[in-house]
Order: sequence, then structure tokens, then C-alpha cells
Amino acid sequence: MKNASPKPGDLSAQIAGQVRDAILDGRLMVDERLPSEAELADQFAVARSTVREALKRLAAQSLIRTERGATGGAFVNRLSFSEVYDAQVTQSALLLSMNDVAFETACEARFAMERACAPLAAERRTDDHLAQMRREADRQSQPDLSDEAFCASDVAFHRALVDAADNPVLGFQLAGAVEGMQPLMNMITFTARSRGAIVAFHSKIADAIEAHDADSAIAALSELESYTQELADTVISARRARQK
Amino acid sequence: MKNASPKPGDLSAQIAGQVRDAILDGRLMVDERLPSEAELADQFAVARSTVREALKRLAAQSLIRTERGATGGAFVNRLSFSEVYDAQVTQSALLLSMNDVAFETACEARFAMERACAPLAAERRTDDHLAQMRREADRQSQPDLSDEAFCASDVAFHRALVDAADNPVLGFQLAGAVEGMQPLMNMITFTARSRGAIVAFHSKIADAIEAHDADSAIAALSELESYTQELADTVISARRARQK
DNA sequence: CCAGCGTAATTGTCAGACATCTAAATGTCT
DNA sequence: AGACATTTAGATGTCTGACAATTACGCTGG
Repeated sequence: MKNASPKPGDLSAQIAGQVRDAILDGRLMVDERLPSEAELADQFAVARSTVREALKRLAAQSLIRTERGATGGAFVNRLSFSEVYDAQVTQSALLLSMNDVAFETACEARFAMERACAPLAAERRTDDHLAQMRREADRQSQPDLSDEAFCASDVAFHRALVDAADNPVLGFQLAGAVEGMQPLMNMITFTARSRGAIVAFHSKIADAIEAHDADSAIAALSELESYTQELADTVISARRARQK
Repeated sequence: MKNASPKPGDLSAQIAGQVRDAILDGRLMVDERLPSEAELADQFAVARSTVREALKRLAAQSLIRTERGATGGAFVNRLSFSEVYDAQVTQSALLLSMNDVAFETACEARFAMERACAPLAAERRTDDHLAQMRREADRQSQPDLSDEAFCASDVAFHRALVDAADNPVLGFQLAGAVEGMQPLMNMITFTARSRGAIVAFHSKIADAIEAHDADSAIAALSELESYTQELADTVISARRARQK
């Protein structure tokens, strides 16, 4: 709306914004080469260093890539799902850690979204997805697994579930909710007993997905959510008591 | 894993990476001030301009903010939901536009996630949320609304629904799915008849939310999804026929 | 025909200077 | 002493000019 004159002092930010808008509007197409830094400096009537700072900003957002050499320059980058996926995970993890989000809130969001893809996963799952889920559940049964490894396997299990829904858009949106929560989950120490319960839920989920039974999968996910919440409550209140 | 020596040629990228890791690890706390650019240049044994490019990269990711003046400098930024929300929206929009994602896929993801927050919204909605939904539905009934304005109001309606779930984590995860899809939705021209149908669905959803009836809300959302898909199919096949 | 070499274009880095901004210290008047 | 104006120091923002590193391309000579 007000693209014409957003003058917040910083030239490099303004220039970055203008180029970003050009990419967003489609005035710059994927893989198109931007003018050289010197040309951009002329066009915007600024020094090359200022242009460079603007380009670095865009590069940090994966909007452009730069290549060196005679035919080099800055090119509009095709955003890939995997790139955005990673960015999503780190951003969510940071967001959660910096805003003291209640475990309950994050957990609720995560399972709400995961239940959202359960019907699709139940319908479309391949044998590969199922095998992956079984494999992770098996690994989680091994008693000599560290808490971190257990959590990593937990994430892998749920990621397999999400992948089974076979919708890349859904998949990358869920990245933050599932993988970004791992640091929070890592704060919970799992007893042998709680691990057993979790593996049982995972088996239940895998069974439901195998049977193409969406309702059972959703039910099992809800049970797992309740159990996770209970577990977190126990750990947190124990920690609080110990501090007092 | 391999943080020790990731030497991909670019000094500014390396430095940005080191500082980013420091923030992620918690070695740099929120609102902590980084050394001045000159000091950082000394520490890393590079020129100030190189340090600046690194800092601009981090600033583009909202990891730091810079303030001018005597007590200024670069400070670790507390990631806010609203910042990440905006980034999420533009990133999703770009991702969708650059990877020729099928409308069907995006639509499916969006409604799957929206249904996920319907139960929470039905339980927790306030009168404010409800009023907002009604207001947007009303606006959508006005025949002199442009297609863009209609779509914007549509987004606002669904955002009110998401907000009613009262879970910020869920809210920002859904940002990409709902608002990021707006460009795709804008490609559909709405006839008076289709607008009427959509408004009817919206009213149905608002009624269900008002009655705290999660199941009806989910059902209405599913109907709206089907209708949207039909509409898109019609528009797309008409466009294809016209081109041929 | 082809292998090697130089050349030009472009990004990456450096060094130093000046401009601008801002809080804090300092000075001045009542 | 307190309120207000002024200076000052430290920091970021910008500019200029130079050189290094890298890469495609064309030329030249065998």
C-alpha cells in the first residue's frame, strides 16, 4: 500500500525492501540476474557498500544467491521447501525459547496440527512411511537410548506421520510445531515407565494409520497429548518443589 | 554438529553464523549488547565493512536490532510473534508462488489446519472474536466490494477464527497457511453467486462458534473447503479452455 | 582442432574518512 | 539547587577508492 516512500532512515533497508517487493510482485523472476552491484549503486545513487548490505539482507532470507566471476552476480533464488523448512524450525525454536511460552500452549498447538494431518496420513500412507514409524518406535524401545536420542526419534516418528499426509505445504507448516518443540521436550527427563507408555501410544498410532483408520489415529494422538501434558506437569512441579 | 570450521568462502557469512550460533546456544542473551562493530572487526581480524555485512544478515532474520547513538549498538532481539508472523506470511506466499503448488494442495493444507483450531475456537471464543467474524461476513455481503477487498475480508474472517483459539503458537503457524494463500485466492474471480455461497458458509461457521459447537464448525469448514475447490476447478478449467 | 593463456567482468575484502545520531556529561542562567 | 542549553564522546550509517579472488570467454599458437 505505502511502498512509495517508507523512509525509515536506513538506506540499505529501503533498497532491500524495494528489491524484495520487486521479487514479490513478480517484476523479478526466478533465476533472473539482478544488475551488478555497481549498476545498482548507480541506479539508487548510493555507494556500492550500501547496495552490498542490502543484498546481504536478501541473501540471509534466501531471496537471492550470489555467484562470483565474470558471469556472476545476484540471482533471484527459487525458495525450496527444504530451505524454508529449516528456517521454520530454527525460528520456531527461538520464538518458543525467547517468549517463555507455556509448555501447555506449545503442546496443544502441536497436537492440534498433528491431528489435522492424521486423516490425510491415514488415507495416503505408503508402506515406507509405515515402516519408518515402526522403526522409530522400535528404536524408542531400546533402554540404552539417551534422552536426547529418544526425543530425536520421537520427532522422526511424528515427522514420518506428517510426511505420510503427502502434502508439502502442510509438512513445512508443521515443521515449526513439531521440530521446533524439540528443545522444550528435551527438558523433560523420561523414565523407563513413561517411555514405555509413549511407545505404546506410538504403536497405537501406527496401527491406526496402517488400518487407514483416521478416527483411531486422532484418538491415539489425543491420548498421547494428554499423557505428554501430565508428564510435563509432573516434571515441572517436581522441579519447582526442588527449587523451593 | 560441524560448527567448528564451516568455511564456505564468505567471511561475512561465517561471522554471521558464529554469532547466530552464540544466540542459539544462549551464549548471548536477549537484549544483550554485542561488541561494537570496530571491536568485532578486531576480534575477527576483518574489516568493519565485513562485520557490518554479517550484522545485516542477522538483522534481516530479526535476530538482532541495531540502535544508533552513543549507547547504541547491536542487541540480541527478542523474537516477537508479530515479527515472525509477518515473515511467515511473505515466506509462505513466495514458496507457493515459486513452486507452482497446486491450488488443491494449498487449499487442503489450509483447511486441515483451520479445522484443527476450530474446537479450541469454539471453546474459547470471546464476544470480540465473534463480532469481528460477523463484521467481516457483513462486509462480504456488500456487492460493490472489489475482488481484492473481498479476499482481504475473507482472510480477516479466518484470522479472527484462528485468534479465537487463543493459542499464539497455533496462530503464527497458521499465518502462512491462511494469509500466505491470499495471492492464490486472488486469482479467482468471484461471481455474485459464489460470494453469496461463501458468506453463507461464513455465517454457518460463526453460528457454530457462537454456539460453542466444534463439530458443526468443522463440518462447515469442510463444506467451505469443498466449495472452494469446486470454484477453483471451474475457474481454472475455464481459463484453460480460453487459452486453448 | 584444441590446449593454454590472458583479459574483462563481477563479487569479496580492506582501509580510511566523514556524516549523523543519541545519551550523557558539562556548562549556564535563574 | 534546579532547570535548561550546549558540548562531547561513542556508536552506527554512508561514501570513496583500492586491491584480491574468481570465473567465463575469446584469442593465439601449436
